[in-house]
Amino acid sequence: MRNAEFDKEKVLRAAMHAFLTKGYAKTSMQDLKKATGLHPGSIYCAFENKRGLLLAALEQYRLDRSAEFEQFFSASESTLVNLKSYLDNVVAECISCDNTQACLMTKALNEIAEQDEEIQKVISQNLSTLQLAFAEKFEQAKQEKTIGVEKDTGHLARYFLMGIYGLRTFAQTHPQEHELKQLAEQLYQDVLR
Amino acid sequence: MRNAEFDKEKVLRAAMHAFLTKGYAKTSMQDLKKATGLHPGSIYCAFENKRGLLLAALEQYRLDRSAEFEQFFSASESTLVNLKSYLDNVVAECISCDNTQACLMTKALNEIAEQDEEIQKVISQNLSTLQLAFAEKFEQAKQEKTIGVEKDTGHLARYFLMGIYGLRTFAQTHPQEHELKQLAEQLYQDVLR
DNA sequence: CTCTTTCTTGAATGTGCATTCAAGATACTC
DNA sequence: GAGTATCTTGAATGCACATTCAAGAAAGAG
Repeated sequence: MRNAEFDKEKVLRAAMHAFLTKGYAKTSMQDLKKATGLHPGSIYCAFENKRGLLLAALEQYRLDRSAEFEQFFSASESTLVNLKSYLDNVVAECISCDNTQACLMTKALNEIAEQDEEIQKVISQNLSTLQLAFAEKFEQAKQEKTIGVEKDTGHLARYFLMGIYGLRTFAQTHPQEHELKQLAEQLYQDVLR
Repeated sequence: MRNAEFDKEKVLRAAMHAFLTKGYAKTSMQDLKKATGLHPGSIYCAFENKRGLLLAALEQYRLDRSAEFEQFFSASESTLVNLKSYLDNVVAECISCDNTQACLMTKALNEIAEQDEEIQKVISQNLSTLQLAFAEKFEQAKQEKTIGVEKDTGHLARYFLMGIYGLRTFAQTHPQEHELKQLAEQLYQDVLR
């Protein structure tokens, strides 16, 4: 017997970074070897192939982002304040102009989902889960009486998510702090209204 | 003497379609040959290389979208009504689930801009121009007194564009007519407010 | 009709890549 | 400490691809 030597989480986060920096197609096994420290054979042993590594990286990304989400909403503030913090964090990521802070889901969605049904499905599910999580938070805000009871929390979640997608895309060509903050502020206001 | 036989616009639109369907990296010269009807040699003669073909396709896309934009705003309605028509058209494109109706600018932005400064620049310029065009339309609406004089038309344009980006991304995982129309409707209302 | 110029053709080239695999290394078992 | 099972290594493989190029075709000039 003998156990694998590498730390799967670390490897997957390194792969995430590589894919986020160069995109899936342009990230070669060479790049992945350099990024993860794993030799081709090990990668193929652990993840079947490059596509398998992407799928595993997507799953790790989901876990990480999910934990981050819970972090934001476990703060001792009202749900709406936490929501604003979450949004501000998105803006901060945009301003940093650091590709590795982008969203791997939407990045992969754009590049490959159309060509690969399984990946499309995985990404759709993950984004649906996020949407649902937002809806729950809006439902919570309703109970905290910070938004009206007549609100369609499903719609609010969709609109909020749409705003985040838009913000991230917009920032890719115009990463100006003031403008992005203004956009986020209006998005937040519009969701509350 | 002898003139080139192919119709450059047709070729570029075919290339656009190919790139929109498979993405840049996964579109092989084989695919481009099939799509455009041009043999490799001709493509290299006319556009230098695959990257040159993409740049030319991006330019053609800009021209086509620009003409389409003018179409919408030359309708004999108020500027705001025309703006709503434009937005409804975006939604219709999203609902169609036809990749070739997606935005080549944002698609290319996601896949390659980070790796290629020139392409990044070209796309940024084109999207800035679109943003400016929207700002002008909002300015026009101001003069038509359909939006308040105190509005920051630059901000409105950015918010509207952000919404369109978000809508398009959202539709990639949830192309449901009712939801998209609802999102577009709120976006329109929020811009007017 | 001939010559010249330019365009078209598509097979050939070489490169870069994902993937494989057999030899070597390491840890665990008894 | 010998044996075995599993992991690691990285060079070898073969394929797919972008790009080139020389021969062939067509158009215009004179």
